Amino acid sequence: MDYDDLLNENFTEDDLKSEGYDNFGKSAQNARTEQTRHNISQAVIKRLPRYYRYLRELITQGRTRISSGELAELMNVTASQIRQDLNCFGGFGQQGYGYNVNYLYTRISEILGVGAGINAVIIGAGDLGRALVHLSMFEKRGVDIVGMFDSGEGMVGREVAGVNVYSLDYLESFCQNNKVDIAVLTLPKDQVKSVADRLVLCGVRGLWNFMGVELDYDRNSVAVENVHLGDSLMILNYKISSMEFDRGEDEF
Amino acid sequence: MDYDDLLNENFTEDDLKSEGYDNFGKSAQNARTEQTRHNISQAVIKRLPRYYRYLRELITQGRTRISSGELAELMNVTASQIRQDLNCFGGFGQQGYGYNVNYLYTRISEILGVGAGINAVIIGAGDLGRALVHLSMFEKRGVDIVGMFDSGEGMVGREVAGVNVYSLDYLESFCQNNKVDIAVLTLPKDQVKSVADRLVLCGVRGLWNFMGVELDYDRNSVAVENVHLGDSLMILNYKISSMEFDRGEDEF
DNA sequence: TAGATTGTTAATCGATTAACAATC
DNA sequence: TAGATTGTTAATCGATTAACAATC
Repeated sequence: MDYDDLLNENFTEDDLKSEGYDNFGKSAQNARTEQTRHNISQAVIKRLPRYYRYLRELITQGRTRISSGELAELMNVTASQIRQDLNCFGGFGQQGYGYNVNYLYTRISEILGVGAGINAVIIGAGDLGRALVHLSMFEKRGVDIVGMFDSGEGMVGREVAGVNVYSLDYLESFCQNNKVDIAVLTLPKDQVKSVADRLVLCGVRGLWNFMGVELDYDRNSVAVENVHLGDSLMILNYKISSMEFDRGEDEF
Repeated sequence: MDYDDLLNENFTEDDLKSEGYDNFGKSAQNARTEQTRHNISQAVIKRLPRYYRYLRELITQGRTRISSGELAELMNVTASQIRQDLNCFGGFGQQGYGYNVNYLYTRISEILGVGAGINAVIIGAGDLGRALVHLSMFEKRGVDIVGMFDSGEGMVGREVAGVNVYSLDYLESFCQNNKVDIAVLTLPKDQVKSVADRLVLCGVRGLWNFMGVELDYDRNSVAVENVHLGDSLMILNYKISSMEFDRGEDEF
């Protein structure tokens, strides 16, 4: 069993009982069900993937338990914040013990939908689309790429990292014959909105938008996550020029 | 003069005087200099690129003036927030008139370091690195890509979108002979930290990190901007699964 | 049991929004 | 001047941190 097997294994409460701790997530006071999910703030949600990463790392290091205090130090946040965040989803720890790393990792994986059998298509087989298919990101997060679509002649019919590239004309019929949950939008800016509309009509529930185009659909029927690379680059620029200000612009 | 020329043109206060408005940014009460930049909250900074994008769009549409109220409606935020945000950097508007679009765009461009002559290198000539060079993002934001570096045999010596790919061994000597402000990190995870250290020693002041590795340098000497694609994908997953909860999981 | 550490409430801090006087 | 709209202060809201009782 290699690391990836280890990490993909889901630990259950039974695994923990064998360690002599059988009360994880069972505090009488915090029997909060996931029905209350919609109350959870964006600030908390944005932090979850980082917890996920750190827990994954702890598992590869063989750690089995950790306190909010230790994790806080590791992650450079307050222990209070960690306990508050985790408690939004229910009591994952145990007084006097801390958190079981495997159990916590499994719970957070569930919350983040890892292993939920999500299927994705990539729209646009340009450089960015092809780069994304090659990254191990999707498989690591349990997302299956079931197809790529492109409008140009060049790529259609070819295969990228084991994924077939289809013509965009074929989009609707593909979606009828395959479960498609997510579409990754990497096609030219001016085509994004119309293709997004088509995808939504096809029943796609999540749009991962790389093109900096503002999309708005009803939040309760289509989830949109924007990756604004240009914005990120500008913020880096800003930070650099601020540093110069703080140093009294001694470089000029 | 095409759109890009128009957008790259910097408008000065003189341009505005010719329109009969000569008091932009000169309110007696808000003679805040940029020396106070370090006080500006992250929340405000993260919103600046979005203002930049909307203003750019307004210019291409030929708009010359806009009120905080109109811009607020367009951007789906409060007018109050817009006025607060802009006032962090000084008074950019005029009572009774609103904001001059070109003037505001120019000021925000300056704040974000567009046209500051920033040079960048891309470390890693894999799919992601090559995809990034091809995006027009850098040139649009006035960042010049002066070279790419790779450790493998395959790419070294070749050229991608007009940019030479050098061997990583050549990094230090390249940095001695060229002004390098930013390094884009797209190389394998396990090499990121050591190469980042080398870059910092070379005097690079900004790291644009795509590999999800946590880097920490003194905030006042090295700026780091992380693009966590995996985190973004997981948040999309989360949103989708939350929607199902809210709908009472009627899909299952 | 005593020590440790959570879950959770209360206090603080910061960010957003509302309101309005200043002024173009 | 009167109307419009900013810049800015004050009020509200939400998120973070501190504190501690519950409990393993």
